[in-house]
Amino acid sequence: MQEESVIEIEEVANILKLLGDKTRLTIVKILDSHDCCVCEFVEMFKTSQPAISQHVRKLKDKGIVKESRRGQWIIYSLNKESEYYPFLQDVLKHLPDQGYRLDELEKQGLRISCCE
Amino acid sequence: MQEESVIEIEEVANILKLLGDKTRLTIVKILDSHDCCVCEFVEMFKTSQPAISQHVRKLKDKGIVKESRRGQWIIYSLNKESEYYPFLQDVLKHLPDQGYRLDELEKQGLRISCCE
DNA sequence: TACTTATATAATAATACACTTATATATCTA
DNA sequence: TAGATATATAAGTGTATTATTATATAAGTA
Repeated sequence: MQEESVIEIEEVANILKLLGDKTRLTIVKILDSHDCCVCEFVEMFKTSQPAISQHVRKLKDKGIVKESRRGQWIIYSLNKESEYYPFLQDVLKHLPDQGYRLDELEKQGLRISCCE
Repeated sequence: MQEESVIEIEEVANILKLLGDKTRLTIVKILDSHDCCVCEFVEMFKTSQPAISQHVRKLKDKGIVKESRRGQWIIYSLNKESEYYPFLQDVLKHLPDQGYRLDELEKQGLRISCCE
């Protein structure tokens, strides 16, 4: 009796490797409830902009996230059409909510115009 | 509304990194339905014995698998008492059954005395 | 006890990864 | 159009990871 979403084992390994990084995993968990732009992640993780760009690119290359431009900003969101989306949900449900990170940004006035 | 099994995000990242390797992921999937010894994995993966030993050691270090000695053999099995076990199940259910690997061993007469 | 089988550990080498710095591109604004 | 802001890409570097070879340990067997 198989689950609705069965993926080739090597592909799952690749997805897990991708998610097996604290920064990327947290990005994905956040995107599961709010779309965000790169500048917000840079603030949250206190890391460099290129580092974040490289992380989201890897996620985009696998089709896990998608981007859409809004003016200067590029808004990232989860790609709900991804074949991996059901799998992803089964992983993310085990993670504590990361909403506090956005709340902190808000408090610092850093949740700026780019995303509402 | 949270799932019964919520794990600290950094720990999940570490577990995912651990599972983000084709060999280890397949080992875990197989152990989900049958206990196995190292020699069987060596045959299945056509790799060296030390390579397999090092993989299972990593899984053991995280408490995902446990071992029990039976004569010369060390039988590995999933540790159902692990705090990660429910999480693991949610990952494994997306993987295709690996029973054919054991069937192949059987056919080759390599599923020897160590495990029944 | 000597030999064999099963497994673990250590050292090493090749590769992959994630970060940094520097630079390029794209959009917005004065 | 010039400058500012947001993001991407490229190159380089240090670290982590995985496999290999060699050796150690532990149990079974003649």
